[in-house]
Amino acid sequence: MVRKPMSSRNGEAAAAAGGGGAAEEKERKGLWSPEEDERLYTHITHRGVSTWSSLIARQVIWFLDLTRLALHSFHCAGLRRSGKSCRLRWMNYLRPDLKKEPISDREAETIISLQKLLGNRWSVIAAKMPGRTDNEIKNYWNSRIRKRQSAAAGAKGEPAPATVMEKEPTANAATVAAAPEAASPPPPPIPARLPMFSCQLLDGGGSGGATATTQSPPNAGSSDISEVSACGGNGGGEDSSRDYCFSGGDVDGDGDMVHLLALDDLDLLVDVPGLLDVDAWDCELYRADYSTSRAR
DNA sequence: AAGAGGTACAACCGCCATATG
DNA sequence: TCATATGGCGGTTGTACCTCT
Repeated sequence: MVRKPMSSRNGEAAAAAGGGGAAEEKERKGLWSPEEDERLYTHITHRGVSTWSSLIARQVIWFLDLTRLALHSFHCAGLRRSGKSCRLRWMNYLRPDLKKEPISDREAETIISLQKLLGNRWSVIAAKMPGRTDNEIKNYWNSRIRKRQSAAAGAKGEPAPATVMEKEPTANAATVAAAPEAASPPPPPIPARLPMFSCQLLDGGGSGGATATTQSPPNAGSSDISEVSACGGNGGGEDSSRDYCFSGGDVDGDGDMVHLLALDDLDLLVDVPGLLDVDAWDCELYRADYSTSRAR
């Protein structure tokens, strides 16, 4: 599904152009190389520490939008990319909460019905489909659904059926068809590099370590705040292997540590009393191997 | 085996809305 | 209030990969 970044002609040319000389200051375009992804990730990692903390200190809720961190000083990261490009790369590819598996039959039906209801408001549709980007949905619609519907309409004079995925090759689709609800699809492949937060309550935090937990499964229909339970103490998050978006609590015995996987779920912190006591937390971004949920 | 055409997807473009100074 | 910068969105394009002949 996700085509690996490659050294396209465009990319190589751009890289060569950016390699030195007068072209050094030119903005790069084209596909992102793994090195650029790495730099963007590293930049977010390092800049995220101070920026995030300082924003928290100002009690600005918007700190939750990590995208802004990426945009702050991309030039300093050696990325001769526009802010827009960085944002797009982050939003459509690097964001850790993105689903990596192909769009399922069920999701396709959702797209069809929502498109019928909302029109081409892809961002609104994407907002109702956790883990999917507007770009992804838009591409999916344009490349598959619309063509099939128009073809079917042309052939039969009627709209194409909702099940338009006969070509979908994956076991995922088969699984969903066989047991739509009971199916427990394998965890989606998680990219090796995950920008994750680690927030540690300093000095025990005084309150014994408030945590917030949520157990949003990969295919949950919503990431609404209503699905979230916030609690005090160190009790939450023991089922970290199932925590798709958020693993809270002292899951690894390293103190009052909270691990966040999905940026959206940073919003949860707002609802936890005392959690935004900025002086109580030491936050950092770190790499993570999600298979263990605790890589450093 | 090789070339042509099709498909899927990443990324760019241009416009508009909002924020900031 | 105005000018500029930034962010968000939908439309479109470019191209790597796949399939067919």
